[in-house]
Amino acid sequence: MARANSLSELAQHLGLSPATVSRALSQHKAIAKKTRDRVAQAAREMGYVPNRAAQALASGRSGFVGFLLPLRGRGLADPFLGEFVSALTEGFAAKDVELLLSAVPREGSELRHLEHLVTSGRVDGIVLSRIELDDPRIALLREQKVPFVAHGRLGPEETGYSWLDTDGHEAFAEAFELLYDLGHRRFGLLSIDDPLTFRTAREAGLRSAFDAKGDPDLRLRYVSCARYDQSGRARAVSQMLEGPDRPTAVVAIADGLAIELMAAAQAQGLALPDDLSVIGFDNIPAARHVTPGLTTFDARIADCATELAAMLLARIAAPETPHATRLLRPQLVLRQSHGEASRA
Amino acid sequence: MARANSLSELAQHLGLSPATVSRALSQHKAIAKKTRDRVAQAAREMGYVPNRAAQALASGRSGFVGFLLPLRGRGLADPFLGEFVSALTEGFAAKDVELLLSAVPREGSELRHLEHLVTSGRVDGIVLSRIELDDPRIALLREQKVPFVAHGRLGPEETGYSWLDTDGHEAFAEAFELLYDLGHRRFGLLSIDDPLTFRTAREAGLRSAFDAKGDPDLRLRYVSCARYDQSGRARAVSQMLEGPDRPTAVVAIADGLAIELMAAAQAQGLALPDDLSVIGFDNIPAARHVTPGLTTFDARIADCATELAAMLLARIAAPETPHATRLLRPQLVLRQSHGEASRA
DNA sequence: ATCGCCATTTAAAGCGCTTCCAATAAATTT
DNA sequence: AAATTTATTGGAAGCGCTTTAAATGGCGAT
Repeated sequence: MARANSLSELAQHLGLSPATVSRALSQHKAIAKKTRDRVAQAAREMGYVPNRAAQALASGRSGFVGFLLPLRGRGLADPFLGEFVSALTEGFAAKDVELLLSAVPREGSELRHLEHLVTSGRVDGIVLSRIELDDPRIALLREQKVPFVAHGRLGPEETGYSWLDTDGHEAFAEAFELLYDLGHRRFGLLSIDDPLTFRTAREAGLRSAFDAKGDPDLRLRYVSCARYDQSGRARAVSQMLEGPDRPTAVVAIADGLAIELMAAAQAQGLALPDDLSVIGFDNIPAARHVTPGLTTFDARIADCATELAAMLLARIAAPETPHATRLLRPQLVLRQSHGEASRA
Repeated sequence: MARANSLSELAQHLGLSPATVSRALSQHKAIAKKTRDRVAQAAREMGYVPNRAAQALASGRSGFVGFLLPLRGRGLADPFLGEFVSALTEGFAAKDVELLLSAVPREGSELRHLEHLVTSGRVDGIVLSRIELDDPRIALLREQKVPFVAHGRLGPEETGYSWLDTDGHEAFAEAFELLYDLGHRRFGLLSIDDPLTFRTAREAGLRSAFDAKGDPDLRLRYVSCARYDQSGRARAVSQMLEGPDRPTAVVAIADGLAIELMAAAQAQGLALPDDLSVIGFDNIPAARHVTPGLTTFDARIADCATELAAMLLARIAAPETPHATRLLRPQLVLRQSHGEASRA
């Protein structure tokens, strides 16, 4: 059987108009069921595949969803990027939507790049991640009426957008309680400088649990550093371990920092977890492999991505629908990096 | 200044024809430099962004490049996927090309999916990975005259396509030599069943170095398992460690297996590397964090991806050009999981 | 028979760009 | 000064689809 390279060829072969064939292929109710089936079969037999550019141009929908990839240097890639995009891609595939990865040029403004991406019509929606405190991307997309979902959120008072987040506030409070119950009183909070909202949520979670105790013996050493600055991190880690009154329990904003802290502590002769308890966040693969195993929270990235995909598809299908929000409880993964406070 | 939402609006504003503006924007030499600059400035001022679907339809080029994402279960994602797609995305961005991630549905045939992807005109080229022995995808793309590059290659006699590979043959020979020189004579080769060419190359590399010694004392225990079968891997690992004549040095086809082997060995009381030397391949992040650190080969995934992107862009620009091939030498990363054969 | 209604189908107008071919004006040659 | 190039711009025809508005035909109701 001859191949059909366009709708009209297929239509001609069937003795139907292109309009009918187009509707039949998209299962339009106005077309008789019998005709729809006949068209579908002919399309299959003749290997007809619609041209996506033409569909996009005519319909105004591209069938793509965008995700901006910030480019950092080598080896600085998000350890969950693979899992995240995999799950996103899979989630979108259910509706025949594909994920477009767009690199934000190093020099250029991410905001301008995003605007370009959406006004060029390349994407029907956007997945945003690494939400910052006053994230201008959210304002932009809202204004342009582009469907989007945020992985993370703005401050608690800001609404009017769809987001999904892991409850870092709750998690860090839980970490504190766990360590407090093990007898720890001298705490450390190892964090980052960047104005990302996940950071503020986690810090606030620990601080509020800390304050709620009203325990005069409690101490908190707070140290932060730039996220992608190797030497800055090293400095922060050593500062955290300094002096005779160093913390006996440290909660780190992310596993990467936690692991560097563990290494530094062991290097200066501390035994883990006897001399120092450490709890991280994210449950990166390495957390399982370090010695002792790092107690941390599993952020369930794949679940987040799956849910984000579904949320975005829903928004694209019905843009005027009320916004959805989801707060996922991260799962505490108990390993061996935490223990009782030594009776020193 | 009013916004220009289409080429013709912009053209009208400039008192030029759409044809001229189109050419001016793409820096066509036939258009006077002065005009090109004038158009460029007006476009900037009026926030004009070309519609990609229209461009694609008219020109026949989508500006996208495809990468198929095979969907395995949770947690089975390739640990390098993030790094790989990041580097690809960055490589393509140089030419304003974007990466389209397309999920291969679990039930469907990858080949059919690929065909659909290319005939729908969504992509101008394809990055293929996980090349199998008689990979039908390469035949398909060659036949359809779609530009593509393969990460990995078919057998050595097959040519007529562009590929980039890491030299697993060389690497495994090097691993063997290293261990041989440390006194090891009872070797293990821990591999997978899948008909992927990287596996055969690595195995052949070790075997040829092994055979070249012509040493009658040499022993080789070969064990393989299905790649994504947890219990199968466990079985393979324990089989490798069985009996009094178990190998004193094992080379594993990939770090994941190597790490499982190390854990199993330690669980049955063996000291690493004194009782058992292990060398892996890939240098996954966990390799650094296990104890002892895993000696392995760094596959330089990001370098591969960068190069693959450049190769594919070149092919898209000049499809009739002779095929390029690159063999990257993986970098041996010496850690603590290998050592001298004990004098037992 | 006649009418109106419903279920189906179709004609035709784009969607916003690229590009072939032709046209014009300016520069050069003879 | 006419003839020929060369440089620059424009007309118009699509690219292959979707979608609005209208047409068609069969049917029961009147």
